[in-house]
Amino acid sequence: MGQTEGSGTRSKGLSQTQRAVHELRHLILTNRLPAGSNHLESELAAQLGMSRTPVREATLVLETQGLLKVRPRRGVQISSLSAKDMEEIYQVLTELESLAAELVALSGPSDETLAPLEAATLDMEAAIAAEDREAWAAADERFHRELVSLAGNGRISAIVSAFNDQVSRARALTLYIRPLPEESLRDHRALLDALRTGDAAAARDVHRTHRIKAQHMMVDLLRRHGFHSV
Amino acid sequence: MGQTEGSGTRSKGLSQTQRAVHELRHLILTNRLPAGSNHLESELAAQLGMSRTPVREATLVLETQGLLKVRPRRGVQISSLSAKDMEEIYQVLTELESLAAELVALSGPSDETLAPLEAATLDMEAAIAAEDREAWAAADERFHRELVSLAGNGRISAIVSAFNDQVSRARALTLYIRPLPEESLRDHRALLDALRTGDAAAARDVHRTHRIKAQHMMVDLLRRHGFHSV
DNA sequence: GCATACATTAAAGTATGCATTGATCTGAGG
DNA sequence: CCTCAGATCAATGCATACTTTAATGTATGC
Repeated sequence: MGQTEGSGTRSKGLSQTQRAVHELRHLILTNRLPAGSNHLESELAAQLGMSRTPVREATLVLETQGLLKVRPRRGVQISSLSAKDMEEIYQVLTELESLAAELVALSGPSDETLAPLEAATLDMEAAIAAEDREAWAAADERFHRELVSLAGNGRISAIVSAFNDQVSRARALTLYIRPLPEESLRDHRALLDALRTGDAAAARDVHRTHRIKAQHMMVDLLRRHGFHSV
Repeated sequence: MGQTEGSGTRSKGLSQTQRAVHELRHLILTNRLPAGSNHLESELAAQLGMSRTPVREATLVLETQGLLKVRPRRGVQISSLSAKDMEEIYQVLTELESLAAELVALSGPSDETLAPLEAATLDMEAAIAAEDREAWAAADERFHRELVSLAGNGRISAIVSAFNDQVSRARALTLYIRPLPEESLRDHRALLDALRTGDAAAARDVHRTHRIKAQHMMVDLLRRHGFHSV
């Protein structure tokens, strides 16, 4: 199993360490390094076509982001999420995204500023009509990312992004189990209204409720289906 | 190549990398590596009596925690906080600690569970009476850390801890400029009451307000005194 | 006199080899 | 048959040597 590179060797100015971070993250998010699996530094290095050093550095970074754990002598272990982990992460996501919604509302956004959110909402609508869950998930993610980004707090963006990475596999797993997210669409509409009118308290509250629903659904699904490594 | 261990060789089971993380963090927090200063990997390595490898690994970790930035060819630069950074960080701290307060209230804590918070509050009281600001700061930090820890969400603890590290120097700087924190003491009492009675909404709100006050004070002080690198 | 291209060099980035360490296996004793 | 001590060995931790790269200084041409 050699260079699973695909696209040839374009070094593109990225350092090997950065490449390792990105590729490993990608491999994890796409489940090609499945949750719970163990991998030696040297294996990963061979797989990525580099020496152990940049791989080591990458694993340290990814460990701080919660995607894996470095366990001396047992290889790096890809993180798996228990229902408890899920709950912890969603609590933080709920909180920080609600804050983001509040901040956006407080900033008195123009219609132009809100355009990406509108667009994402329209896409979600279309996706639901077409019962295209993948498309819905993509639009939903765009909506949330854009919302957080509009809040203008880089720290929030960084944390939310890292945590979303951690739960992305679980989302993918549950995407076809859960009901079509029509309610979610209504929530987004309500949030948009609150943002437009600059109603910060409502924005926060709507989004908070929205997120808490998602959180309960995810945790319940995981518990119910007995997923222990997601 | 010998162990150029300045302070005696107590390896204590820690890896060099971990030692580097801890020592560098300590050097930064105590301002011996001042905000804004630049340092070559090799200098730091020499200073810590180890090779560049563990130092590199440590800087990568500390970078993800926001304590420094690795700038190729220009050395690692110790982070300095602008008022904007301060605001971003405090927004997150406010949000997550308030959530923590809510969670603790929801858990219906026993008096025994709350004992550490009580103790910290008493210490703060004594410190204020004695006008001992250092002691007050220490007790205050204990209170906040314990509160977050009681919430039982490891992710919150990790984020709050990392962010507190980032603002600790600024806190130290302003400790003697700001008014004696008597109001802060009242806030803590109110929070304790809410926790005892299990009033989650009140707990969240009291702490949120408490934190927002602190945030404004810090940001104002920094702006007013024109600190640009803290 | 200024700008630009080239040389120089020092620091980061990477690979590799060696030392350390802890997991696992084996064998002896209970 | 089970437990535990010690040996074995492989993976990591760390250092070091080498490569690449970009900043700086110099010289040349305009």
